[in-house]
Amino acid sequence: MSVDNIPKIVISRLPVYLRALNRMVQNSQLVTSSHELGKALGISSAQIRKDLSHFGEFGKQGTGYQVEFLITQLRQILNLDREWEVAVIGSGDIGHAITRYQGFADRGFRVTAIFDSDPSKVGTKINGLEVQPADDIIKVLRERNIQIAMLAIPAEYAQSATDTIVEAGVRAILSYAPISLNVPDHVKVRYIDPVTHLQSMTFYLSTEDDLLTQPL
Amino acid sequence: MSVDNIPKIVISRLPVYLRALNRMVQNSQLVTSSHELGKALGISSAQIRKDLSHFGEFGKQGTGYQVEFLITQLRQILNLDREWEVAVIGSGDIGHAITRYQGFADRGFRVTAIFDSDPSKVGTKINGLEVQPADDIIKVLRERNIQIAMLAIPAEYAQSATDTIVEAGVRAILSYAPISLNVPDHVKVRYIDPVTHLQSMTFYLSTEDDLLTQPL
DNA sequence: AAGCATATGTGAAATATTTCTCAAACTGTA
DNA sequence: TACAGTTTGAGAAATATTTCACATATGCTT
Repeated sequence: MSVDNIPKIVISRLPVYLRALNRMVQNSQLVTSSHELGKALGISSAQIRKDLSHFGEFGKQGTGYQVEFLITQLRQILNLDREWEVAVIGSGDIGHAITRYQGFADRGFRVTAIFDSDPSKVGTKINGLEVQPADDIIKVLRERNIQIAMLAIPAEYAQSATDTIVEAGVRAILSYAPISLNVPDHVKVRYIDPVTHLQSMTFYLSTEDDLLTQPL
Repeated sequence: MSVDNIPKIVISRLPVYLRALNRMVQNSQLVTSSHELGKALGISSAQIRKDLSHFGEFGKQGTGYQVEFLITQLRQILNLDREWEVAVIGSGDIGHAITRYQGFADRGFRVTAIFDSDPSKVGTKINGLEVQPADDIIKVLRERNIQIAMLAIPAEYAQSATDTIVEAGVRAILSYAPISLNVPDHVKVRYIDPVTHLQSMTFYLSTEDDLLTQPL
């Protein structure tokens, strides 16, 4: 059990564990084991135990883990024992879908600002939230001390928007723009690009359907 | 240069390289190097060379890589020298945004079917595509030999919908539902859950803003 | 044509990550 | 209380992945 220098890949799995544990709570399950959790997630039980061991001892030999307790611990580790305000940059289809997405609320996040540079979009409401002009990004983010933003704009504007929000104090960016962003060291970035995911699967999809298109 | 047993993590990086290379083409850049590409992506040049070396020798010493040529090669490796039809399951906000997303067309994919179980949605058109009833999933996917699906429905329906599309012959699933899916070995799954990404970043966001809320 | 600068591809070395294994601890049962 | 069945946590071993380092090849300049 070390305290810092936790491998990044370990951190990335904790939210997945948390998601599965929350599901168990919904099903009124009180206790689980690394074996059961691993089976549900397609991960080895040893890996789950090893991951958790970086942060402390949360289980009990012979019994396993109290689901509620482990959830509490994971939320604490991930700094989720508070609510994070999130800004959405861009009110197109993706920004729209994100802003209306109901899956944030009970998992630690709330979209509390949305911006667009298109004057015809400014002032419209999405999910009760008024779209604000892009020119106000710095002012609003600083005022409200918003540190997380989701980028939902075309690739060609993504870098300059990133520079803006970083200047405004944002330290975590989830980008839907299909481009690698340049940020200072203190800023974390994650990417969501459905196409790269699809492309990493087609590699394994040998084109066996050639068989179907052959002449009789 | 081996041929099979390519590490999965290598495959997952190829689409990212491809994305950056396409960007270079747009900027009329003819040649690049592992060093330049790496810098653009925040990856070491050695890693890029090693990754590519699994598949052949695509560069020239002293010069680097012809951008167009490398793109052609990567597309071939990833089975992207064809167009893949994709089905969208669910026509809510996410399914809607995916179906209208313009980023698929020039990267190897086309959404050609969308389904919903809500009768009030069936028959409506999204991006010129008519929403079909969920009951027709198996029939339509089999008829058209569609092998890739994107899941955009609530978690509670995700597993049963997965069983259905797998039965219909789908071999690659990109799921937006926040739940781990159970699939047979021959089916690949990737997940997009914005919340897990956000949660993996909040870990690094020490709550220094406590300083700001302290009494004067 | 020679010399310099650049850049690949690749074994070897260094790191990182996962899996194995098992002592120790807990529960339930007789 | 003793015993059987579970399950954790963690050191050791096994794998996987990344980085290093360099021979070799190319282009450019003089």
